[in-house]
Amino acid sequence: MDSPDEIEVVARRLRDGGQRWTPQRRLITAVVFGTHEHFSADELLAMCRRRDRKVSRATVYRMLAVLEAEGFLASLDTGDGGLRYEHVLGHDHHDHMICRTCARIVEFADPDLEQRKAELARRHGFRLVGHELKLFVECLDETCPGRQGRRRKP
Amino acid sequence: MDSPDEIEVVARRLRDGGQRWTPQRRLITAVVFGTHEHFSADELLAMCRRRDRKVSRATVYRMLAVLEAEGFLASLDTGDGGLRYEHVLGHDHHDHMICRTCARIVEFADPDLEQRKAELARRHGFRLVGHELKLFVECLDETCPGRQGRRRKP
DNA sequence: ATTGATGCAAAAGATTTGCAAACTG
DNA sequence: CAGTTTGCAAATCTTTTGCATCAAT
Repeated sequence: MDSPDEIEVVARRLRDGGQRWTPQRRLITAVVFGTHEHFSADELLAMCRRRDRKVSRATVYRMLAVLEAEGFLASLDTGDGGLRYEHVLGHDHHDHMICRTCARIVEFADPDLEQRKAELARRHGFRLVGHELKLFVECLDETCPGRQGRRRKP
Repeated sequence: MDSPDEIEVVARRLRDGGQRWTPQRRLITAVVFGTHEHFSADELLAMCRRRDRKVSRATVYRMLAVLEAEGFLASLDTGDGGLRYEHVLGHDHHDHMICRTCARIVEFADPDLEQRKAELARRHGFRLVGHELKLFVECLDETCPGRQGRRRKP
């Protein structure tokens, strides 16, 4: 299941922008839209290599930049030294709660908050072009699942 | 003018915590509290070296970690690859608007926003231990000063 | 005296880049 | 075919670390 729709949308956008559509780009795009996780560049590379042993790390980084520039991908700094990504197509804007106990990332959306953000920027005479809210939290022990994908500075 | 007050507060806290108070630590602390800018590790090193040619980069990084751990310093990822710091003593919590045109960082505070953040975390069954809101904006040309301290990925 | 802090240089981690070869449109 | 993209390895950048030495308590 490669979410053909999204892949095609990306393919067309890149081609329309004069860029080329290669097997690697298709693979990376498929993997990006095939996961619902917040992945790191390295994890993305690993996932891609599971399907094609010889995808280059550089190609993944380059495609990551392209996808982000085209607005298909959003990056999230988890505050513990890790930079993770999530695909954007078809998702409404949302913010994140990041658990400092188990590194779990929970998404949430709050219209009031969004409205207030826009208003604040406006009030300061700026044009809002992006925003990012992170709530660092600690979950209660019962709720907290056995750590998944830990990442701390080495 | 070395803001003696803040320096002493830091000195005492570190000593009380069993750490030592050295000339380097005093210098770094003085510089940190002597600026109102959002500085990078490298800029801090440069500012320190202006006063003492031979402060080590490692010492600056180590002190940065200490100050942050003690809550005297907050770090801010500007989203363009740069990590910057600001001292915290005597400042109320605030968020940031980061201009994508000139890299200027504007601080702002909004009680409603703060309240809502806390409430959202609570509603999700989490204990809020930290939060960070960044609004990426573009300022109008007249307002936008000639770029100051640009920083883009090399 | 002890034990933590410093400085240096080397190490590490993550991302970027130069370049020749391969491939897309 | 012309111009992009890829893969590889080497280069960068930022931050961390090992260790001998120095100095604060």
